[in-house]
This record gives sequence, C-alpha cells and structure tokens, in this order.
Amino acid sequence: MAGIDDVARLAGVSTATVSRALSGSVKVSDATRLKVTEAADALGYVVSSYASSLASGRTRNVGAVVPHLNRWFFASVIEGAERALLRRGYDLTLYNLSGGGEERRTVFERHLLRQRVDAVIAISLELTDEEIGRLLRIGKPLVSVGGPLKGVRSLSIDDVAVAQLATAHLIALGHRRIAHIGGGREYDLDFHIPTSRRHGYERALTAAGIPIEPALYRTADFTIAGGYAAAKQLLGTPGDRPTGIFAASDEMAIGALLAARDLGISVPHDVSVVGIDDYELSEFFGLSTVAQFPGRQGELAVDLLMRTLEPSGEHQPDAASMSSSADAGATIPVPYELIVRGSTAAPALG
Amino acid sequence: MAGIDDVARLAGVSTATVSRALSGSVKVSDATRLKVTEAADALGYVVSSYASSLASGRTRNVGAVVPHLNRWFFASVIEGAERALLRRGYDLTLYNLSGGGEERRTVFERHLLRQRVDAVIAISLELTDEEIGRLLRIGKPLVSVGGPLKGVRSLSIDDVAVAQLATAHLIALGHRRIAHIGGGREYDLDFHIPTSRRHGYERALTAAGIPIEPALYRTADFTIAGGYAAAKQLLGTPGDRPTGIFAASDEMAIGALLAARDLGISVPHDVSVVGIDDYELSEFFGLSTVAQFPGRQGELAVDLLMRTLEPSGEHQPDAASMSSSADAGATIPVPYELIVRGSTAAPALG
DNA sequence: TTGAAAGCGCTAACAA
DNA sequence: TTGTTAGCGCTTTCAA
Repeated sequence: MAGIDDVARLAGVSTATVSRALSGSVKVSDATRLKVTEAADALGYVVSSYASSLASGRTRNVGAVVPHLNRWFFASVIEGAERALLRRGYDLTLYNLSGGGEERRTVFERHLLRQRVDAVIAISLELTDEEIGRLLRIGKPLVSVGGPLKGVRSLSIDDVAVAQLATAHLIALGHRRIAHIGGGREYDLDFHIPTSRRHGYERALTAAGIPIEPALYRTADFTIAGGYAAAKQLLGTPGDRPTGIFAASDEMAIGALLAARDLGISVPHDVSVVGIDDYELSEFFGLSTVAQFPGRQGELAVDLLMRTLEPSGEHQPDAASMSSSADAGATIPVPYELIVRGSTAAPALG
Repeated sequence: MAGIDDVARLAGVSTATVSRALSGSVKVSDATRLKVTEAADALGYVVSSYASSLASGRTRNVGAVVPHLNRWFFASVIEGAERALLRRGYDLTLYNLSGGGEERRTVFERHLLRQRVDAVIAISLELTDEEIGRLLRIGKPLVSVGGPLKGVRSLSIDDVAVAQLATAHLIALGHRRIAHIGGGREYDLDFHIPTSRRHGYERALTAAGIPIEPALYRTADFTIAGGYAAAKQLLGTPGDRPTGIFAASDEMAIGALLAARDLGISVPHDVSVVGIDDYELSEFFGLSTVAQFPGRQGELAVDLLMRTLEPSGEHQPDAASMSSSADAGATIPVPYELIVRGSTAAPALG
C-alpha cells in the first residue's frame, strides 16, 4: 500500500500538496496537479478513508436506516440515494432494522454515533425524539423519506392528495360504489399513512356527494395476499357489490385483481381497481395507479444533505440548517402522477 | 462529544486502560472494567470509528457489492449478512452496481480500495481477475455468494442438482412431456446459472429415458412477465402440449401460472409447474419449488469472513487463508429443499 | 493488570 | 501556489 509520502516523493512535492491536488477543491497549479495525479496513478495510491476522516472530521459516508430491505419502496429509495452518493464519491452504509428490537437500539446508540457517517437518511421510520435528538446533538444532519418527522426535513408524497386523486379517478369514470382497502391499524404507526390515505378517499367521496359506507372499507397488511383476502370479502359478499376498488398500495390492488379473477368477476368490466405506488409488477398486471418515484426521492434526500455537508458557493454554510433553521422540520412534497392502465374503466351499465 | 480522555479522567485510569476495557478482548480487572464502562455510559462515549481504525488498521465494516438491490435474492442475501454483522458490532457498506459501467469501475478502483472495509462480499457478480486481484493484494478477504469465483471462496447452491431435483419431481409424478423455461444467453454471463439449470433438467430427463425435445425449451429474462410470455408460447401452441413446466426461477414459474390461467388451462390438472427459489410470492401462488435460503447464505458468508478477520482461538490466524490456502477458491455448497405445493400433481389421464 | 508514549496517515493552519 | 508542522482520537507496544 503506497502512502501519501510515496506519492509526494515521486511527484517531487510535499504531502500537503498531494492532499490538495487529490481533493480537488483547493488551489493547485495545473502542472502540479498533473504531476501528482500521475504519481498517484503510477503507485495505485488511494487516500485512506480513515486517516482522511480523522484529520478532516468528515467521512464522506452517509448512513441509511430502513425498516426492511426486501420491499420495493425501501430498496428503491436506497438505490436512488446510493446512485446520487456514488456520483459524489460518497459511500452508503446500510442499517436494516428488520432484525427486531434490540437491533434498533444498538444501531442508534452505537453504530450511528461512532462517527462512521456524516449524515443519516431515515426511510419510512418514525424516530423517537430521543433518537432524533442524539443524531442532531452530535451534528449529524438527518433527512426523512416516506413520512414527516418532527423537527427533521422530510420528503414525502401528500398521502391525502394522492388517495383523493385515485378515488376521484374512479368517480370521474362514473363509479359511485367505491370500496377502499386500507392499511390496518398496526401499519399506522409510521406516519399514519393508512389513515391519511383513508382520509383522501373519504374526502373525494364527500366532494362528489357520495356517502361513506363503512361496509365498503376493509383493511389488509399491504401485501398481495392481504389485498386478495380483503377483496374476496368485498366482492364475494352477495348484494350490492362495489364497482370500483381503491387500494392503498399497488400490492394490495394486485391482490384485488387476482381475487376478482378467481371469483369470475371481470376487470375492468365488472369492477375497476386502482392503487398507489406504480410497483414493479403494476405494469404487467395493467394496474391503474398513482405513481410515486422512490428512486428519485432517494436522490432528492442526498441533494438536501449535500447542501448542508458541502455548502458550495451560493449556499451559505448554515451549520444549523438541519436542526434549527426555519425549514428544518418542513415536509417537502414530492411528485406523484396518475397512470391509467387497463384496470379502470367506466362501470358497466345497469 | 466526549473523548477517550474524558472517560479516562472520570474513571481515574489511563486512556490505554479505557481502550482495553471497552474493546473487551485484552486483560482488564473486573473492577476497572466496571469503572470504565460506567464512566463511558455516563458521558455517552462511543469510540470514534475512524480514530480507532487509523490506530488499529481495522474498520469493523464489511463491503457488500450487488448488481441490483431491488431483487429478492440480492436483498435477502444483504439482509442476512447485515443481521450477522450487526450481531458482531460490524457495519455494512453497500455498493450497488445497478447504475451502469462507470460506476463499477469507480467502486472497484476507488471506493473499495480506500480502506473503508475490512472485507468484501460479492453477490452474484462475476468479478474479473483484475478486480479480484486488487482486493486480495491489499489484503481484503473476499467471499462470493451466488456463484463460483476463481480463487475465491464461494457459497452457492448446486444449480445442476437443484434443477435435476425439480425436474425429477415432475417425472416422479408421472410426467413425460416436460418443458423448461430457462434464462436467456444474456443472463448466462454471471456463473452460467441458466446453463447449469438447463443441464440439470436434461440430466433428469435422460436419467428417466425421456428424449430431450428442443420445442419444449424457451428462454426468458427471469421475470414474471418473461415467464408469462414464454409459457403462453409453450401452452398456446396447438398440438402436443406439455403436461409439466420447470422454470429456472419462481418468478418465471409464477408467470407460467398466470399464463395458464389466462389460457383456461387448469393448474395442476392440465399442467404442473415447478420453479426454483421459494420467492416471497411463491407460497401465495401455491407454487411448488426448490427453495434456496439467501438470507442464510448471507449469514454464512459473514461467518466465513469472520474466521479470517477474527481468528478466535481454535482457528489459526491464517492470514493468507482467503487467497492462497487450500480451500480458497472452493465452492461451498449451501442447502436447498424441495417444497411441494399445489402447482404440481400427477398428469390427468389420457 | 496498568500507564506512558509513540505513532497510525492524513488535513489544515500558518508561513513563506 | 506551495511547504512546514501540529494535531485528529485512538491503539499498542514497552516498561513497570
């Protein structure tokens, strides 16, 4: 392993100049920079991250905390964040909390505090004040993706508006009996997503003068299997069957599609189905949905962080910006878009 | 941020003793250890990872390189590895190569060489000799999961045996006309998984005296949509339709299930379907499959690495064990298991 | 079992 | 623009 002195010697400059030439930011003459980079390449020299961190106090590494890894939304956010970080020469250290209770404590009390990361991205995690406080106190900027966090900059779609849009889409097609498959109470812990989406559904109905019918509301667990079971109840019950179903996630909506098929109910002729997400299988199933773009959300989170970590020129180096400035704690709305595919149509006559 | 001196002062010992007491390994009296841990807790002291790394040369961090994050197998391996690492106080730094060509180069030429990780886990990646060589030369142990890598310890199921088992399952039920949906040539780059699985299929047929029919072989891209399209061809073609389909992955098998349904062909009455993986949706679809356990594979990879990183007692501290000892480069077979669900049965009579 | 002290390999003042 | 030098906060000899 060649060290900085080897490079300095070969290039005929001091180690300080090597450091400056390689970091790129500070003023170095072109000729010197060239000599240095050539020497570094010749020796296969790469800056040692920990020596650099110890001297500079910056790690060029960001921590990402997720509740699970094997779910489309979380994995997509991470992919986007990683892409953006790699582009800037940063690494991403992953903390997956799916293991259970004890894990969460050690991650927040040890791993995230040991100065391995410059900042933290929390994905769909309702952090406690304690957890947020610890991070902010040691000066680690924090950004939340997927839901609002008190006192923390947060990126999230407007769940009420998205649900309202999906429901309004069905109403605009002429549907009046519209069921909703929402998330169960146990999934309401994090940011009340199920509750917000239910509100959006109800708001759309009310705006159209359609009464809210409790019988048309079911809950599930955000999976295909859960959506399937809920839809079977909704569609199999004899009597006044709904002509439209709005599911709070595409996975549940796909479950509804499969349930309808198994019951011999044709989509969209007999029932229309709309979801939220634009999940990876949604296109295959021809599901109409309100798309959100988790990869883009991950990139945006990194952009936000970088403004604090690398205040470049126009941004004033506002050290406190992540914890006490006016917009800390603000929820920044991110884009969404209605995508109409084959699973929604006007209700059949009669 | 309290430092080690603060803890030393509060505990009334030297910084060296604090370091020893907290690292746990070296000899420290119980009384001293107690004093130190109490002082550390009182101050909220956590060892600074970079200072520790610079002094010790060890980071307690492992790099994991994946081709994509948003796919069940890769995400599951990472989850397992992370779980095992967290348990040992290690972090996991993720390198996702899905961004494209340039990314791969910088990851291998910069990020992985800058001493941020003690070891590397490569997941389903066919590394070049160059890439492997660089890592090994700077003393970073390397383990591969998902396929054999020349000169590197590798964890993988026996693809030929697994495919043979799945096919033999159909044969044992009485099927003779068995189709295979394999992976296309373009997916053969990494470890020849499609080729190996096809060999297993052919071997099972041959062992049963069943001729191999080219018309019963289709390729797809390992997705549900791809399996759906391939199965439609296989099942829709008039004439001597297969009574069994073996797909090289569960996702393609699920596609086949959906295709059969759309064609009005009943599973398993008219056609049986079996896959490989035990993917997360397989149970929901009642798919028979040969399960592999990627989470467990991730944990095993960590176990293997730890033997080199933390030679504890019985293991001799064999520094070269990952690169030049007898079993470096050996492929370690990992468990798999046939799971019979509702998608396979004896062929209908006549 | 404990303490003193010498680095680990860089970066950032400061000076030139 | 470049060089000199003093740390960054730990771990690990070595000596006691």
